Amino acid sequence: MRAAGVTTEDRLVAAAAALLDAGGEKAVTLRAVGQGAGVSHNAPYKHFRNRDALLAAIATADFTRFGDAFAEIRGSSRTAKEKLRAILEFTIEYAHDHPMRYQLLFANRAIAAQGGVLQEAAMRSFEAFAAVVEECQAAGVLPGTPHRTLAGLLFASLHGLLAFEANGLTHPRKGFIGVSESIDLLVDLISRSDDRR
Amino acid sequence: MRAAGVTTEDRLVAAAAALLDAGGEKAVTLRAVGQGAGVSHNAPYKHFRNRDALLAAIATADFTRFGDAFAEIRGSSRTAKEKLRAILEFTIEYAHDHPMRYQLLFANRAIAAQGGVLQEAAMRSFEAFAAVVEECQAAGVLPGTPHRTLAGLLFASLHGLLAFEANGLTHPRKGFIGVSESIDLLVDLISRSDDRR
DNA sequence: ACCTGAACACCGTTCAAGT
DNA sequence: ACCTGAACACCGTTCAAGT
Repeated sequence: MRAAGVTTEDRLVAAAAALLDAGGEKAVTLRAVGQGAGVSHNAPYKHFRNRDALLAAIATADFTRFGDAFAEIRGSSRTAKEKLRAILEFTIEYAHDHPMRYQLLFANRAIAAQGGVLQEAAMRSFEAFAAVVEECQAAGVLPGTPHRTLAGLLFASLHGLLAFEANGLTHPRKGFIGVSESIDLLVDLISRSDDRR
Repeated sequence: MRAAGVTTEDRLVAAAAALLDAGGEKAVTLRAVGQGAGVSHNAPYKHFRNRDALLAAIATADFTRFGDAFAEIRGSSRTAKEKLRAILEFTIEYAHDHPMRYQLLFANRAIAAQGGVLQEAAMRSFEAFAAVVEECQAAGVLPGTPHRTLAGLLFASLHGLLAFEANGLTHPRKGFIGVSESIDLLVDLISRSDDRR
């Protein structure tokens, strides 16, 4: 027994996350995870159904962090538009600081398919974001499209920019001005469409 | 020797593409590719540096198809706005018909990093799309942002929608209305921002 | 020039045991 | 309840040969 309350399961997830950050998904081998957590290479099977379930545990933990951060921003005393920017910027920073983890959360078929707790955590983040979008609409900053649809569209656009950037599809010759500037431009173009009502 | 002009290299790429469509990237093992092409499991090494180079060959071929299709749409007698829709719709159809291949082209780090001919093919597609965006601006259908920047933003948004859909992040509870409808909505919201000048 | 078979160093996963 | 070591069926890649 090491630090109080730190279970073997916690150490397995932590070791897997460290390997993921350092070397991408393929670096997360059960043998390396076991070694990182100080157990044998198949001890993980006593805590997770398989490798995908272990990866999903990382994703679930991080989606929860997203949900917390988004909820805090939503409840802050900023203006609606500032909240929108804060959430988008938080996501961009996370993607830049932990590119492999971002990819695991938002660009991984097998992980999203794990369902359950993970879906709940992801939905909670989305709801906080959608609520901020609704605030923006009430403030006349965003047009009156159904707020969930608009929120999904904005977040998908942000993801597309981050994905293209990460995959090297944003050649300077393509007029790419950076993710943050691009999403600002998009919000700006959309904002003007309603003449602020 | 089989059909005239069909080289071993062609058969290797075709076999790899078939495996990719059928079972995703991990199904493309060099052993299965070799068997599919009627050669040994390491004959591919005489034609491609490694597995990633083989996958990149599929991507290059498909990017060329994209470039051809986009160029043909650009040169057609449609209106600017119809051309824009046709290109977006072509991409959506391709992504729906060949999800694994779409992922290989637009959501794969290792492949994009192969550079060279692939980058050229991708750039050619982009240029055709950007030219159509420019036509839309001249027609007052899209706002006067630098056309490459706007084209990149639109295509990235489309990719984000397709990626979220493929990864199951578009729960109905999130107000998702479909990729085609979502990108139409986005174009519509952006179009109105300039009051058609 | 193009291909093959054997071999190496890895994988995820399963299983029979151990405490 | 939790963990281990051996084993199985795979991988990508390399190498020494063969035609």
